[in-house]
Amino acid sequence: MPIITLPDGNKKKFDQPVTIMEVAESLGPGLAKAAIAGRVNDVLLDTCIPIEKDSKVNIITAKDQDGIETIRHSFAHLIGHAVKQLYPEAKMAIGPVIEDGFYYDIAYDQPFTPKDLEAIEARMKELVKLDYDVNVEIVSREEAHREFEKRCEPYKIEIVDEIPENEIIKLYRHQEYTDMCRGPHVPNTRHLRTFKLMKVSGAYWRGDSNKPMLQRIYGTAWGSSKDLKAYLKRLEEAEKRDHRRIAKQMSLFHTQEEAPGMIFWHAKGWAIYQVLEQYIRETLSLHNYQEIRTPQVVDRSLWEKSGHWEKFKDDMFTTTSENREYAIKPMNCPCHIQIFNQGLKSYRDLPIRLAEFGSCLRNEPSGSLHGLMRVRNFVQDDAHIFCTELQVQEEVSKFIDLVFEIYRSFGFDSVLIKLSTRPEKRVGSDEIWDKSEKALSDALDAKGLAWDLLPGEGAFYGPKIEFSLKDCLGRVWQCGTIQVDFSMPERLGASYVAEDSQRRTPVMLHRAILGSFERFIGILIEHYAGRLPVWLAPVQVVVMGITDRNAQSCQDVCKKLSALEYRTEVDLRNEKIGFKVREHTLQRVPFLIIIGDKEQQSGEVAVRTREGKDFGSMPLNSFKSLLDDAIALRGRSGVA
RNA sequence: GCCCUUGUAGCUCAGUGGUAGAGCACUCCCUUGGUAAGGGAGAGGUCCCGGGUUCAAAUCCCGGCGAGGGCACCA
Repeated sequence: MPIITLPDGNKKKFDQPVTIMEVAESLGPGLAKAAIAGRVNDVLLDTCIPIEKDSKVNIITAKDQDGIETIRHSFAHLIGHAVKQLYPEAKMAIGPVIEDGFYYDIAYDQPFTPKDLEAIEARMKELVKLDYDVNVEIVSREEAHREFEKRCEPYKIEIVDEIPENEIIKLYRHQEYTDMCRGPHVPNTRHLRTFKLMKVSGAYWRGDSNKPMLQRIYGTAWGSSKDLKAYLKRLEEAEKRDHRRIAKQMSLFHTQEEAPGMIFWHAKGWAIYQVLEQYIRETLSLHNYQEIRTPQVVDRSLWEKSGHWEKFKDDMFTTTSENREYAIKPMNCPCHIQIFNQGLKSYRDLPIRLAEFGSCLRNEPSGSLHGLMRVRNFVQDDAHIFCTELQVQEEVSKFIDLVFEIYRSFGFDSVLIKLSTRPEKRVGSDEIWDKSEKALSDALDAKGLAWDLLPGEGAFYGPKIEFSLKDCLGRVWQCGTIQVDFSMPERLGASYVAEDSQRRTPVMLHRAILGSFERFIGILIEHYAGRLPVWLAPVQVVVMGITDRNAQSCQDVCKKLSALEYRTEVDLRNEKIGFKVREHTLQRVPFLIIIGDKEQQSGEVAVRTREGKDFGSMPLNSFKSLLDDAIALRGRSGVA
């Protein structure tokens, strides 16, 4: 005689076990029609599952996030239903829900073409229209095994064999098609309406590159066609912001096949890079970092000592000379230790903070290269802090402040923090891990910051904090990091003389804020859709005349502004002013100056922004303060 | 690295087993026009590279390289 407690607190008493659907029916036919699943004491269940004990029950519909996820999950099964009808030989692997949609991994000896995808989608639409019931069956492991044996589904059998003893095995019957799943699933396909198959790609079975590659069909599904449209629109917007596309429009950089994964920076892209580097350089200097520079090409023996050769040999570029083998540096830290090792260091010298904008090369797998986001040649805003164990927390604390200061300058106010702790395979005593992890978490807590714990995700040499920023589309980019390292200084013989005149090994903190300049610029371009804040804009001002009579005045103004180091261009082409305004607006130049006979007469300039705001005429000095104010804001004005 | 897709003018993209197309950009001419495209003419391509099939390949096939989307990887 279960008593059902509803979300509004009302209780309903039943004489016998009831299903979620029956509960919904008792509340009204509308709800019963809309019911997709139920949340029973915080567990999501199918609507046909009977409830025997007193429970809290929440009816899930397409309006709930859980409902939408259930719908997506059921759509994955529907791929199975359609694919097995069209390609009976296909073997189904797994079909989970992902952000915004679902996929199904399938083994089939012919590649699915875009045409196949259309056919599958069409068949799914037909199946959905049948409004058939999806029936759930709880079975034993043996029954499940037999079922998939009969259906020749080797991947399903593999999964059945690995389901833990205590777990219930459920089969979902979609007419003649049967799938296995934890569920829940929709009770009837009439709940499945708004979807679209997106693409096919390859994916390794169980995510293991040693296992066969399956074909993955991706789809998206929503509670309403309005949501689907909004989603497709969002994809379109993201595509418009693609930094590779914007970089082409604005001539920021290019890549070409002779140098895969490396960037040819054009003048305008390099201007952005320079502003970034100068800003970081000045900021680090203010925070007592010393900038250094170390070699690009370093003998193999150093990489062997540091342990990188063994682990990353194939991922490094190497070169030889006179029978010696060198690696082009994939990271700066071993070289920084060499600088630390010069001369005897006292505990009084610590902490020592060494920063370098060193060009590094890593032979990243070809398939991973992606515009500026993943390159083979990059520069980090890299630094290593050498300190004592006791100084770790304070250094981490200072670093966190620096991270927030710098992110704010770029217009990123939302920062996510993750702390990764000791992995199974690691170096260092438990005692030192305890201390380091505590130093990191205490530093975060002392600032009252919210953070997530990732147990076991730390590097083998120490725990780390990672800082991710959220861009205006809500995408998350991991950029900053600080990692405690109590392995490498020892391997490379770093030491200092402690108070008791004993030699000690310093702790090394690896840290970066932007990550790589290349990638960070990519993120900025997408975040701002190319409309970079004035301090970063490659061209800050374009001066244009109305007629040839104004050419000299334009050049004079351009010269004056350039002399003051505003990035200024002049446009004296024989074109109408509307044409020039359009072009430079499309080029996302923040300020347009127009000089006609009127301005020439009065000695003023007419100012207009890329947003279309017209400031009218003003003396050049007023414009300069306008410009200075905009530049001083950095990214703090937010996204325009 | 693996799977699929893909590579045509500076850019965006049509196209087809039989002499290579558009729009924009570019050059020249006309136009000197006040805040998101003035008009006309012209020039421009080893159709990614290398093989093969064919009377004939930019088109079909094979291989390579690059790019795109995923997967795997990411010190």
